[in-house]
Amino acid sequence: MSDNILKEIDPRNQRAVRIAKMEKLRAEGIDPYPPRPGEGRVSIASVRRDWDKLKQQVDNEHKIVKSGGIVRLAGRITAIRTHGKSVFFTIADGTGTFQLYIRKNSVEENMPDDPAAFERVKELDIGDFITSEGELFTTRTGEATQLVHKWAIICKTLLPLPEKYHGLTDPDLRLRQRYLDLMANPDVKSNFLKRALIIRTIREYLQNEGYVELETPVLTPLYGGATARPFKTHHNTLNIDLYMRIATELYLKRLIVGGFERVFEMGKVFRNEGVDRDHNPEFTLLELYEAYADYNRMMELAEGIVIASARAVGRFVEEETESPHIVDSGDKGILLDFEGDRISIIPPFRRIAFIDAIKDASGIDITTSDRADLISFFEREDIEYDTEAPYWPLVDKLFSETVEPKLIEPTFVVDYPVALSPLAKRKPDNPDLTERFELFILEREIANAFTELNDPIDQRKRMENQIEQRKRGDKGAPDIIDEDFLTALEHGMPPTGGMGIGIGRLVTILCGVHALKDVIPFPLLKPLESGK
RNA sequence: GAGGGUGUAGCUCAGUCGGUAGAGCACCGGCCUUUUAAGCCGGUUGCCGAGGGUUCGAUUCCCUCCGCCCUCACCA
Repeated sequence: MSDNILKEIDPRNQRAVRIAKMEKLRAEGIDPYPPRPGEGRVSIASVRRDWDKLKQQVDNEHKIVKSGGIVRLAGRITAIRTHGKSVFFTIADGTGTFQLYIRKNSVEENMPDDPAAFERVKELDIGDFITSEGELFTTRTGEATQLVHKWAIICKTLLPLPEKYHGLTDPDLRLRQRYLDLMANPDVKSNFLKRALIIRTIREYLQNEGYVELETPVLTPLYGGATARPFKTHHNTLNIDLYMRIATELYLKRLIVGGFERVFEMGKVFRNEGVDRDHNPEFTLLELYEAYADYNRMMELAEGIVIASARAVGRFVEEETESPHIVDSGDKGILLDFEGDRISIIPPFRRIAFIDAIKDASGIDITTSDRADLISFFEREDIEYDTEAPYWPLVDKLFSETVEPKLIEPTFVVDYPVALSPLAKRKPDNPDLTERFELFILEREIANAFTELNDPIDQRKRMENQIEQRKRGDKGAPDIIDEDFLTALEHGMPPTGGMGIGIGRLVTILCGVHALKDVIPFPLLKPLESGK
């Protein structure tokens, strides 16, 4: 660096140094942020794909591709190795990384109008974007490389990127500056690609089944369709309070009433609750409803959706990445290795009844037990529980504690008690149970589905029951009845099967990660205040 | 919310049994035309998370607070 501008800069301030370099470029008449710089460029992946063809043109004596093997690349500099009158760069575009070799004589021959072209190469920083044009060859050590004839800067970067060897490891920074995480940790990007792939696969799957995708309101005067506390907001000109939806259920059912027979929506819902490994306050929920269907049909669909997603991820892994997580993805399904657990995602999934599952796991028969039985079990097993809670929430707790941890392989838990299922139809042979199932994989609840309750009188009773629970202190229960929904039901909803699938949780399983935040690009974080 | 851990250079981390700090990478200068965690020579890093206390003296000990991580609890 021989320029006066740079001598006055505190070298500790890397940003100031880079700004000075940028201003120097401007002073020399070079735009550090030019428009349309990438004309005629090819992707790094395509160069690698065509490498064999390009190799045909290699002159074995000089190890250099003859003319015709000239390509134009564009990307971000991720590493620099200078050698005096030559420099090696590693650049990355969206498809991969590639090595550039810039030699003094080469650029001077090919850029005769720009005598400083090589000196300026040495002022490039890691993070800058450049285009390079030149011939392909293989280095002594066997790496595919471009010998650069011409180059140009297309974006000067002002802040340094994460350290090249250790990368970015601070878990908080990884989330707050996700763009750095994406550059430093390739798995992150591949997980997001898998997420996109799963979402696309599910859409295609449902569309092939004749489903129509519709959007229902996010801002609603009432909230319902799930048990959760909502976010509240306000519309200014109407001067009304509104809630962010906690589920799409009640609106999608209105569409079934109106005559749609197969509808789904895949979108964000918002629940004003805690944040942990399996919960984010906003998350993507798939809900689907099918007229003239029941929960057996929903099990079929659940299997179909999970298998299709697993296969898509399996193909992606084979084509694009290495992943020891996916052991085998054949025609039948897929075999996952999840921290030593071998999980085969192959239909038909196992089915167990809710009551039997609890009996097997705890010895308690919930059809004959009472609250005191549950409490003595919790005391005996040293399980903490809500001492205020009534019977059915404690049953739910018992299930979570004793059954869920055993649900590793895909398992349908079927026939839930009516008290835990306010929107599901009762079983004809046992009105205390409902035609409902939840699908569990790796201890996580993936899907919740039932034969929908379409008896408007029963539905009203159950909603009134929930209001009672609310009065008894269950803050998740709704505090007002959605009369508009009940009116819709009174106009007649055909027998219908419906299902909800938490997309994020499904993605975590198929990506082999534990936490939802690993598959959400920007999970909710507390804003930074003081300290850092 | 409870318990445990942690916070030192731009990044990853070491260290000070109390005397205001180091390494590698990055950065700056020099050498180097097939390197790839390039190499060699030289150089700059820092309110040692914030506030308070003890002390002649605190980055180190004590207290409070803040952030992050782990375990548990809460949360269809």
